[in-house]
Amino acid sequence: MTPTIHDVARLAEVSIKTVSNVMNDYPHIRPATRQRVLDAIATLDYKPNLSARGLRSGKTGLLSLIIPDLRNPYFAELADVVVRSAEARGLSVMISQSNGDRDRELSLLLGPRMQMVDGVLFSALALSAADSDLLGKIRTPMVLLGERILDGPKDHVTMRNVEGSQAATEHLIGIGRRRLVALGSDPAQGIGSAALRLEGYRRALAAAGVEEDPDLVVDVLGWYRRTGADSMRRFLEREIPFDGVVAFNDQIALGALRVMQEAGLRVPEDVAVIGFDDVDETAYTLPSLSTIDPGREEIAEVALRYLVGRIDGSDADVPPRDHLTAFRVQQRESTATA
Amino acid sequence: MTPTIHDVARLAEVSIKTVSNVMNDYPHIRPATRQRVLDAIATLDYKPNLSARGLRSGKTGLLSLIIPDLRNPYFAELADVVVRSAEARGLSVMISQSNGDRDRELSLLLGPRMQMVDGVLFSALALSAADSDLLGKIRTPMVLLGERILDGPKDHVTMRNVEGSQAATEHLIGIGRRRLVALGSDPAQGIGSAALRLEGYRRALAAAGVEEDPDLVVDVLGWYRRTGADSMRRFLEREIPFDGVVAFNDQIALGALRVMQEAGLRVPEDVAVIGFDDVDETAYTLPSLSTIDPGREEIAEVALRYLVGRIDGSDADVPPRDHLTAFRVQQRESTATA
DNA sequence: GTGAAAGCGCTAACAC
DNA sequence: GTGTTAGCGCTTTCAC
Repeated sequence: MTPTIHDVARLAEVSIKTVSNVMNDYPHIRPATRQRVLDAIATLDYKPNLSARGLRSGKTGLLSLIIPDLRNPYFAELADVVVRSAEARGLSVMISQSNGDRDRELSLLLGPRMQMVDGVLFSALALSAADSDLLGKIRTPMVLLGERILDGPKDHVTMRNVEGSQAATEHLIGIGRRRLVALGSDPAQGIGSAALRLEGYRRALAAAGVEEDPDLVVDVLGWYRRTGADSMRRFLEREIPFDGVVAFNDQIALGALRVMQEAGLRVPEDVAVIGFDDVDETAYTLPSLSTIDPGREEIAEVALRYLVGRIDGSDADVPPRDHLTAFRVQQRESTATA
Repeated sequence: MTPTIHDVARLAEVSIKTVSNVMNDYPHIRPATRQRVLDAIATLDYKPNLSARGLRSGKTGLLSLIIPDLRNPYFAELADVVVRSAEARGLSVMISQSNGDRDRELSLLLGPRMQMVDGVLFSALALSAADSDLLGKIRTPMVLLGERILDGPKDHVTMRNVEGSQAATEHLIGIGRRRLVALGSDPAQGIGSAALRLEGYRRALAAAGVEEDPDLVVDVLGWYRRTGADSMRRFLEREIPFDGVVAFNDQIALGALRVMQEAGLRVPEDVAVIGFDDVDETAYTLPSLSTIDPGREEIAEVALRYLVGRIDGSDADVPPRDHLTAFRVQQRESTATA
């Protein structure tokens, strides 16, 4: 069967302790001994049993990433950077999908799989601040991603939603647009990205002295291409004049873009459009889509740093932290001027 | 600390064996006893230690999915269905990214993490049939995805590349196009999707009695939007007449679509375009993109069935299987007729 | 610098 | 129908 540490010890003619020492880079080993062990490991093609190591050490080297779903390019790209950052630290990532379903988020968070991971990155979509108590009880080190739960009992990393949305709106105002549709409001969501991004939109209007027109705030239930398209289609039927769109994510923007173009509107000449998230495809649509780059790398990097700090105990006594990443307005053709 | 099976046993006033029996649905337990145990589990909020279980049973309930990267929508959507299918079977999925790098594919396949999973779904991009020997030596149950390794030592699931590509090409011929660009050839790749899809293209031309024009076979090194756009840009400079494009994946098609439209070509009037993979976004571009639906659900479903069969030993003596999924031509606006 | 031995939490063979 | 007990392979305390 698969060789164990005993087989290695026997072949190298040392005790298992010595083998273990070699594997764990324990400093005080005679070079000759170390080499014998290394050779034995190589000849047997020995690989430590991670379950056994996990049982003994209490650490598995596995992290859990809980996201709504990978079909959404935002989360796929987030998962990509998380996996990369984790692998750079020698950690692996187990990915679970919640579908934004509350029961599923709960069962993932409370289920037996949690026993198997050293820590969790949790991007909540259904659980909210009201569930803080429950989250506080969870022992597994955890970092929250996204906007649902602020000032909670766990470390939290997200982008500056309000400021990002404000910058997006100001960008449109800056190129001379005044009738700006806020596309993506969702009253049902409560606290969350939608409310924050709407707030940013409002602040930008206020700062520029543009009066807000409630007709221009358009709901989108679920932030997909399809829902963005549907909402824009309905909005166009109302024939309300507008010259710019602040979409609350790129999917919405892309869906809306298509519908507007079908309707004969030229982007950016008639309507300037800006999205949110800077997913890869925004650079290749026609026109390419201006958007807010949320600093995904930074999100992943900081979240992992926080998580690792909790796992290895070096940040044990640190109170829950909140990190807001730097964002950037990524201008592309959909808001080009000349 | 976290409760163990002993704590549960003590509270329920039974032995740990009984607790274990309850947890593993062992049939012959008195209902009253079972209930006492269940209650104790609930009060203590006991969760079995999966490392211990894994050590003892040799099974972790974890699968490994190795793909090039999640930024590519095809793989993100594949990962989505794999995770879904696995979760439906009570299994979790660890996702690793190879970046299509040979060394990385090898180290993922041979590294210690393999010790932690019950099986692997491996979508090879760099390893090839020449590495069959090496793959044959790997003990962990494995199913290969994609075209790199056919008739190998492991179960294999993929789409019908030749037939799919042939159908795509025939679809364009069917709407009256004759000057068809094959966009995505890649001689460096050797055996792989590119060669198979080119073969399908050729078969369709031959079947329709259309003579192949080597000028219309266009290389694309790396199947991304950017490379698709670049290749199309260079192709347009050569001013070779054409009225259709068979792109070897959707990313290429999308990149090319953009470049052609910028150049003033109308799709589908001047040029009809069909892609490959049916990623979500193809339904929302302008025009929406006709494509080949590779049967992702079926790929995931069959691959998991094969893998589980190998893991639980029920298929132990079955020789390596090969499953080719059913595909479907998904017609959209980019190949609309009238 | 290296070895002996205990024990992490669980499952399953075996007893009763 | 339930209890006792022996490991699974590893890390680690403690000797030497």
